[in-house]
Amino acid sequence: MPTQKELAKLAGVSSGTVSNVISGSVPVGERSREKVLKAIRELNYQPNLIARSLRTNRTHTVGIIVPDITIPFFPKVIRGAESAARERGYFVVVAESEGSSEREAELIALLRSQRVDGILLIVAAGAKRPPLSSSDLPVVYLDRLPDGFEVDSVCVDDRAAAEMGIVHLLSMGHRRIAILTGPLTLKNEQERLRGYRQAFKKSGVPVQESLIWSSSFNLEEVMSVCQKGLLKPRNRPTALFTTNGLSGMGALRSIIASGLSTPRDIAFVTFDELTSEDIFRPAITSIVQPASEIGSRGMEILIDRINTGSVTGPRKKIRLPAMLAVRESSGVMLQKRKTL
Amino acid sequence: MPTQKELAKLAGVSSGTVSNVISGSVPVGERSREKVLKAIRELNYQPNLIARSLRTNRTHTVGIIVPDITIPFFPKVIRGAESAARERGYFVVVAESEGSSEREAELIALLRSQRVDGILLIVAAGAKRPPLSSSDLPVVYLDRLPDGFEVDSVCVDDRAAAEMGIVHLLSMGHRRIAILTGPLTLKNEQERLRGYRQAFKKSGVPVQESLIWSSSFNLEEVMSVCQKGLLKPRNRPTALFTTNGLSGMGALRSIIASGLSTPRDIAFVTFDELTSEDIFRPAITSIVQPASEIGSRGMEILIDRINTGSVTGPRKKIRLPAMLAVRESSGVMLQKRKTL
DNA sequence: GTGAAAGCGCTAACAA
DNA sequence: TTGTTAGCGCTTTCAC
Repeated sequence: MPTQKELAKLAGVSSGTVSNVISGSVPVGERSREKVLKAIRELNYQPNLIARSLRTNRTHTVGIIVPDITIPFFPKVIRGAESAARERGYFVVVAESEGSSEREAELIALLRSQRVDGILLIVAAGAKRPPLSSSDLPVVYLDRLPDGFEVDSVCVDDRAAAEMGIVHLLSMGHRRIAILTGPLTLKNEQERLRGYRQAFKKSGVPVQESLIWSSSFNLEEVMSVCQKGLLKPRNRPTALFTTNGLSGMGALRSIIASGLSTPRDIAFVTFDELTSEDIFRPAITSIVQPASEIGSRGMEILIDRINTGSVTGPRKKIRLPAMLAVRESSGVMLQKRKTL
Repeated sequence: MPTQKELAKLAGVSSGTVSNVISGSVPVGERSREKVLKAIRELNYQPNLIARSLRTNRTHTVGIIVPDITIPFFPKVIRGAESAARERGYFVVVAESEGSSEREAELIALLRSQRVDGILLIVAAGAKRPPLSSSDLPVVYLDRLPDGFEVDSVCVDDRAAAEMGIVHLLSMGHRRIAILTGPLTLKNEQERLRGYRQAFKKSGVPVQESLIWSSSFNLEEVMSVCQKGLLKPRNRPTALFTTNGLSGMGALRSIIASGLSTPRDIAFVTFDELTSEDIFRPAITSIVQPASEIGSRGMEILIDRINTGSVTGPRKKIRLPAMLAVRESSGVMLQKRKTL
């Protein structure tokens, strides 16, 4: 692969001039510039970003760590982040923590070794403390926030979003509404549970503590917790709300495995969309997060931090509104669906 | 961030010795090694991969370019590639071409600038010639092959796989089986169509050319082609086979939009799974590709090329078998499904 | 076994 | 406006 030195020789100028032409930061005479551009074309020169990064101590690359790339929510976040990055001349490298904090730590170390300029992080699980602090390397937390620490973050207003889902079920006449959460070590899971309580409180319906179930991000565990709750027909809730896509998936499987169907035997609403397609039945009523926007806003904040080099100062906390997509599983056909 | 020079100073040795300790390629005395390791711990040293790459001219990174990260097939391929890479000490950077050849070319240029050691490529669309040749930078084509060029590649046996799907429909008694393909500039689309013909030929049923439809990878266009074919009840096929996930999605939407349902009004089988979940109805009978294995085998071949530096020599062409997952949309319940 | 030093390709400061 | 040069952090000879 050709280097600037070779370009310089071919063009008959110094390598400094070549660099100036390429960077455009220093004006270069018309004749020299022409010769350099010609040489670039002739040799099919591609700048060596490795060398540039070593020199400038900037890679124009940010890492994004997500727990699981096969869950529909995360690719959408990545998309949003990627396009915001591209607009600003940054590259994105995607890494998957597989829901493991150890792997997450490895990935962070790796990204640091690769000298990324910053990291967008969706934490693997409920770490006690943030796995990374901005005083170290700029980081913006997405979706899942470390509890009780001041960090830059973008997520939905979890409490309001969950409340909206529960209010919907209450308005459909349900009273025995169970909630199945993920690990309550995660702040957003806590918030979503809080939204549940808040909805009940506002409507004056008493909460039944026995209908509050929580589990992990492990599908088997989720299913077992859920099955147990659905077991006895007499105590069975008439509606079920799950606080994340994985729990929703587990719950839906459990419902089907129990021989029940939705919305006939039990109404069902979940946080996040279980599939990105809307042509499958049962169509799931869900709380839809602005996934792409979470990614793009996060990236904007991150690149801002990188460019201004402001590692201190007040943290940005962005709370975006979620949307309730009423479909079939919660029990009504409000109107003929347009999409089909 | 600490450098080897700083480690050297702290440990009281030369920076060459530090490097030898870290790389392990040159034996180092017990005492020096201890001091260096201690310094590494004390300063929380992270090697600068940028500098190392500049020096060694190797990044231990490979790029993978996929058309669309939100289509379930591709994340699975990425997963397989990633884990094979990790086992061999390589990193993966994921890039998305969005189905555009121009974007693909940009991404290739970018990855070259980043000096990746090789590329796994799922081409955006039917390019006339391979966008990248291994004499340039090691590349392995996955899933979609450039027609008529000798390249390293991994994909399923498209013809046999499609044939399997059609044989299934024929065995269900269907004779008017339509096929909807993607762009026939892609070799694997051609092959899948060939499998269709082959199945008919072997079974002695004549092919009706009017039931061979083809379109692009644009969902709207797919739907319009499909709608047209489904329009008149008299000529309507009794079964529809689509050769890729996107066409399958478009077809299913069209079927529903036409007020038809599957398998009642029309049997339906598609290449690729339309959703990774099996709890939605209608459950789609589909040709399932070993996505993860496509990724991992491709990565093995690629890293092999990189390590041996063999840019010439015979190309590896891996053909993996696909699997027919009989579910509901093709018309029978062969047995009670275990998964639910 | 260890240290000194060259140089990977680039940028940026300085000199001319 | 252009050329010269130091040096980013690392690996890798080459002496010692």
